[in-house]
Amino acid sequence: EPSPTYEVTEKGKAQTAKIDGTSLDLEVDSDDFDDLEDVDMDLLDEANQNGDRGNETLTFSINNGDKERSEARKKRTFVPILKQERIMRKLIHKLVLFSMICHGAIRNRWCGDRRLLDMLKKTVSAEIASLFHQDNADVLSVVKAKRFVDGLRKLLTVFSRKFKVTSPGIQRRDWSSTGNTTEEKDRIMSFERFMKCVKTFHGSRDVGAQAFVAVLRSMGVNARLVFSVQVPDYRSIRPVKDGSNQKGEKENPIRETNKPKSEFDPVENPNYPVFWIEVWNKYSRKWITVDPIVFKVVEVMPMRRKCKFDAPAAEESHQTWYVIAYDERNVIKDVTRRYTQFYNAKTVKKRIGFASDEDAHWYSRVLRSIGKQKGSISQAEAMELKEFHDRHVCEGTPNNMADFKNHPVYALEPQLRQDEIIYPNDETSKCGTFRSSNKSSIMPVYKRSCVHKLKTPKAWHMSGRVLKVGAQPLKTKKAHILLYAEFQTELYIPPPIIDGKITKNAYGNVEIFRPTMVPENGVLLKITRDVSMKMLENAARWVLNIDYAKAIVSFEFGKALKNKRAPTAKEGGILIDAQYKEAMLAVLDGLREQEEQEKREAVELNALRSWNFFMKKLQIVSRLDRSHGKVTHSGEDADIPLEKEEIHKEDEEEEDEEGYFKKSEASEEGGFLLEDTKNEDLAINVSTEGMMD
DNA sequence: CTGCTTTATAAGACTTTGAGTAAC
DNA sequence: CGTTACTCTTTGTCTTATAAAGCA
Repeated sequence: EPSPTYEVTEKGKAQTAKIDGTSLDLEVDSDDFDDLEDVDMDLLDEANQNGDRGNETLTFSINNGDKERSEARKKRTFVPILKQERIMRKLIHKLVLFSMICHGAIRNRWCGDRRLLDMLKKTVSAEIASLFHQDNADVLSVVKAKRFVDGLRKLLTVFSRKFKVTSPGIQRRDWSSTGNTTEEKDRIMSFERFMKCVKTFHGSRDVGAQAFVAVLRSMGVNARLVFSVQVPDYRSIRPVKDGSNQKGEKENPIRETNKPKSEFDPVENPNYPVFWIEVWNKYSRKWITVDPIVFKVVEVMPMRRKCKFDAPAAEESHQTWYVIAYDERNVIKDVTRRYTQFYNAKTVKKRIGFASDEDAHWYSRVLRSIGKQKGSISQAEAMELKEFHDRHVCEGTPNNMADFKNHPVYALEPQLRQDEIIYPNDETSKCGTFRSSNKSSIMPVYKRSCVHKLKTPKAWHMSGRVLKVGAQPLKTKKAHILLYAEFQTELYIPPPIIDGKITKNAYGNVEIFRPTMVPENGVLLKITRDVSMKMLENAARWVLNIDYAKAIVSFEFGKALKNKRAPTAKEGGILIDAQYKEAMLAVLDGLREQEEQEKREAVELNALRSWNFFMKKLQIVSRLDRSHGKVTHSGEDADIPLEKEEIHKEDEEEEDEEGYFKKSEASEEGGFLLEDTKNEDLAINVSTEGMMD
């Protein structure tokens, strides 16, 4: 908003602007004309009549009624963030995710440090420790399992009494606070400091959970450090609120780390743990979740009920989207499934990689690269896989319509995209019914696997597929656009190359949109940074004299201008018979070499010409010296500036000719050079070889 | 209070093989 | 005379995701 050039005082619903007539300097730009419509002429007249300084002061009012309303409307309407900001958010999301997973891995390594574990060994009473390793054969494993859990409970009680929490630890930040670089009062944690914290049983909530892991591991219990990574929502396109931003900064949750409170304030402190522990109960073969800090519980996560570690969607300070478990061997496992009731319906939609395979791959690579590679699947891992599968099945259908959208397992017909269809549309594709809470109507629930994406035959061709014989369109759009599903198509097999003869289309080229579209016996030589289409064609046509075809790899769409400009085919290389591949590569190498050689020679030639030019200048100077005597700089002769000017003039000429010295001109206005020396010395211009040495 | 509908906006998907002119 | 490089145009439509207010 440009600042107004006039003084404005608010007065109820109307604004009164006073403008000093003498110093009036009002620039009206086009936007301001909107405001002119709102000028109340009556008020203006009135103001003029009782103007305090006569004609010099002009007072008028702007009726703000309409403007206010439109601004209110503007405030109501939501303007999403722009593309660049979306990209930035996604990048930050990934960056935080990656660094947090690394952070967890580092802490986990600390929790398994030999020195630390040796030190902690003595801290647990033998009575409790004995419950984790029961080797009496006559006791049922059910009983052992119960005793194991009892041991955990007792340990938790002791530990949570002993451990002093001094700060809340890691907390989630959304977009309104990610930009704040308020200095963290938490000192940078070193391993030495961590050791000290664990030894003296004090630190943040996070350190508390980590210390508990270390205590368990010191007794030889298989314990995992679990980290619920807190990331901002990259799917959010809501702009950062302006008004609440300053307010938000004031009540920034970071502030409280400056002054740790003795007791947790439920408003300012998180109600959900970020770090907790999973313990493998070898007697019941289940992972037991232990939180000694926030919930102070020891339990097996429920199957169908809400999980207490999972915050509601409205909770800004905590979201359960990525739960990472680190075991004693530093193997990383994503265990989010265990802690979210509606993983398929809600959680996956917040995770990176939900809408992009590339990002999904990125995430799995992050997990693989940070964690240690596990060898064969252990019994615990097999049990866990089964557990996750059971949880997946148990989740069932969403309980509201919105959650069916893009649900990985289920689909509702009214939510399908325009180019999607359910096939087969019969009892085999239905797997239940859904009643919207608002409507009485009941609609069938379909399996997502029965939802097929449709394309036109041309679009399928672009993906390297052709319609099977006799395929009937599953849908017709706009009367003439026939749409087919992938299962109605098959891979396009181009005609093979026989005897080096390449089958071309009506445009004299071949379409190779996919690698599968390269014909048998064919090789696609692609255009690269230093191999141009011209070089490829030269090599095939003039050097090897073989049959080839330009390959169209995609289309470029400059905006179609009313039948005038259609999409243009993009040439990506040439197609040749595979038998000539080696020969072509060799020729291309040669051509590239030759091109580079030519480039080098051009540079050389240019350099030599510059040298020639420079030499000639020297000759001129020396001739002038010879015929007019040496000019000394100390003498401050009037000749000096003159001579300088002369040289400058020639410099300019050189620039005009783009670095190439114009021989004819130089000799024409030469004047300074004597005929004989000119011919002698200019000879080097031609003999380049001698010069290079 | 919850969840659906309506109404905003930005952006993506979709499309699927030039012509005329100046310079070399 | 044949070949090559460059510049036109500037926004088409339809669909989707997301958010927030309104409403039942």
